[in-house]
Amino acid sequence: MSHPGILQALIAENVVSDPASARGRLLKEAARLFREKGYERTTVRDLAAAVGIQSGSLFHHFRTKEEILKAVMVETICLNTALMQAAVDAEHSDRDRLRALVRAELESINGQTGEAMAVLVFEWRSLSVDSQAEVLKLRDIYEKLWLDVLESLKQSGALEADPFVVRRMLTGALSWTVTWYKPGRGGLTLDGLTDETMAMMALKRP
Amino acid sequence: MSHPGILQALIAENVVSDPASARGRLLKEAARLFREKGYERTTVRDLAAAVGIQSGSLFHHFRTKEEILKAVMVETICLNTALMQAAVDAEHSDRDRLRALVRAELESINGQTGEAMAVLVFEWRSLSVDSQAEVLKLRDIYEKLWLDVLESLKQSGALEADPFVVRRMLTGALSWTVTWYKPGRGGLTLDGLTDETMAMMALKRP
DNA sequence: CCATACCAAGCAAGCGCTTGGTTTGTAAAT
DNA sequence: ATTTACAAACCAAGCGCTTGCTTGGTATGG
Repeated sequence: MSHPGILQALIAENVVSDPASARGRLLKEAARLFREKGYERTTVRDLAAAVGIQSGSLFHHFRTKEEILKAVMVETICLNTALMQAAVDAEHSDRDRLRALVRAELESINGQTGEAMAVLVFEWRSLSVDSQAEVLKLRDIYEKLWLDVLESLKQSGALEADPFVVRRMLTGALSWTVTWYKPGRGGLTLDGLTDETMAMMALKRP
Repeated sequence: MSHPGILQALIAENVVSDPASARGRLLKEAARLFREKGYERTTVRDLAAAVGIQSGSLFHHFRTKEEILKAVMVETICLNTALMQAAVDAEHSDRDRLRALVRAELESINGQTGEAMAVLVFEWRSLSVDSQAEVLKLRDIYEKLWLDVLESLKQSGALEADPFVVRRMLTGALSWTVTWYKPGRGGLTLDGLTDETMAMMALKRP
């Protein structure tokens, strides 16, 4: 993990559930199952069995099944926004900031929180329209981090393409790694993958 | 459409269903619904209502609901392999072949067959393991078209990154356009999008 | 003493799919 | 030209099962 301190801080603020708590363990298992089988194919009985309780007991922690999906998404996006912010703040040039963002997103997708990130991307439609709107607001904060860096690169002439389009392309390319990238396979590390991504974007030297 | 003749030929060979036939119309509506609501959320009653028959009558055309999903995927991949092959064959340099592939895939995703293409990408998990293996074989043919061109570019020195990785990144980036790209919005055409994609890949001039 | 966390049982609704019978299109037989 | 034959396409009804969720009651810890 990159920043265990950030996770601890968010747990303390009650933004993210403690993985040791009943709620935290359930969300973790839910993310795993939702990614593995999809939200619809995962039954409340599956979820309950994964944490060793009866299916009815779930509804003391969450009012509906959809609320579980929403909680997975909200907590994931909050955690990752904090991680991205830290990644950006640690760098001093826009080029390095972009690299840090790419690297951090690859780590989110293919690391510990990968299951939850995949849920965020691939189970979007299963959220009610109301919940979608709610999560969308959080995602805008997340996306602004990217756009600020990309627009700055554009302004300095390092980037030719449209920042908005580039970010969308990156979203697709990076998210998709979850379907094929396995650490250690083919000798490709996350750093290597980051390098390939940056190389593909062909920033101009100032 | 780029090549109406190709579609006609495939219909004549019974590789793809005539959109005018009962089966063809059902598959078209199925693709629309599967994309809109997801496979699991789409009921056989939804499918039947979309073509104006009773739900039970569906099972005179397909043995199971999953067979419908599989048919959508198989026909889509067959049609698109033919379209891609034609796109490649029409060009005379590897750089132009790559551009033609990017352009053709963007057209598949965002054009007439876009709904079916989106199903192919986002409903993969809903296929049984057996069906997955079957469709995977067809997809390998499709992917070989890309890899041949990319490997040729690599050998000539025009491409620095790993062809396999580049193709995976492109798959993600191009597929993802289905979630945000709307023709005419922001003045961005499919050609413009193709240009941005090619620019992002930064091929070296020989 | 009481709130929190849980269980055992089950309900109403919706699901994929089956069944038995009717309509429809087509083409040979009269 | 009309009848007969027959398969394909479809309908009306519903079966058996699974689903998300509810209910009433019981442990447990502070």
